[in-house]
Amino acid sequence: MEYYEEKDKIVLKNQKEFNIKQILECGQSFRFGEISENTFYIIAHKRIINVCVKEDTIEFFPCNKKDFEEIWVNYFDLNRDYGKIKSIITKNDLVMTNCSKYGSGIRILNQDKWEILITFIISQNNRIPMIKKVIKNISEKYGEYIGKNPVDGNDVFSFPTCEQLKNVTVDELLEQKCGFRSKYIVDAIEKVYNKTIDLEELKNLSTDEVKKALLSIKGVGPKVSDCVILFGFGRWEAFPVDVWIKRVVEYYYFDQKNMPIDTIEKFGKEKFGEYSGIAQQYLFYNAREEQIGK
DNA sequence: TATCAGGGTCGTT
DNA sequence: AACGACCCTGAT
Repeated sequence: MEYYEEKDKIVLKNQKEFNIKQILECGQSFRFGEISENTFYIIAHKRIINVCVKEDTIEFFPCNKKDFEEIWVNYFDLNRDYGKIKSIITKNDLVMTNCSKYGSGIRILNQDKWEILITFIISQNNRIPMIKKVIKNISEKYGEYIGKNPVDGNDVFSFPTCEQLKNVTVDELLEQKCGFRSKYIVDAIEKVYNKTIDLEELKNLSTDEVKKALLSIKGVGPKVSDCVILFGFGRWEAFPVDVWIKRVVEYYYFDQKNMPIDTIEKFGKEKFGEYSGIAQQYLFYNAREEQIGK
């Protein structure tokens, strides 16, 4: 990796497989915004960071060398060779060849387990702009004030910890527009706060056991738990099947509709194995951008 | 102005 | 195993 520090800024040179727009719009994150055509802000790790793309460089601002190495290299998954992974999953697969070219700059972010859990509970039967708005509401109400984004001047709040949410009621969450998911969020807060589910301890268990634990939370079903396993636990053997994945797999691979979710999931996992998660992202991004199967 | 469905899941047949 | 309901809101 080739990078250097300027004042309040890290400049990354010649980074392969990194398209910030694709990374943020492939469905894994909701705490970001587009400031201009090539600048996005992201809120994570109790920080605001702006990513600006200029020809062959990517600038991270504000950011110093220490934060970059200790936080953002891992967050943006910069040590992984996505080119190599692509060459494996595209073998004898024209669909994946095309989809991975289409979203060639996608990377899977290493995000906070707790935030991902609540975020994807909120995501169910919901639209992306609404999901972003609800998360913003919750962060501004219960999170911590981080400061102003130097680029656009907006106030920024971190996503609240479980501790910060421990006394939140269903009625309060209804006010934040969580809707019928409010009771689910309260259940997740309870189980994580009293350590019925210890998100950090789950790390040591098998993926099946992690899934079983997550499914015990109200409002967490197969799709949400797979998203938590993929985006929060960084386990790429998960292949979350939402409406878009269902449509795109039916459209490109099976040429027929109304297939059971289980069949789609089994197909993805068997086909892509330990790379199911990234394959899912390439498919999702292509499906949603191109409105496949709608 | 009204109707509809959206990154699924739950509770009831 | 199948099916309607669900908070809310932007789109039609």
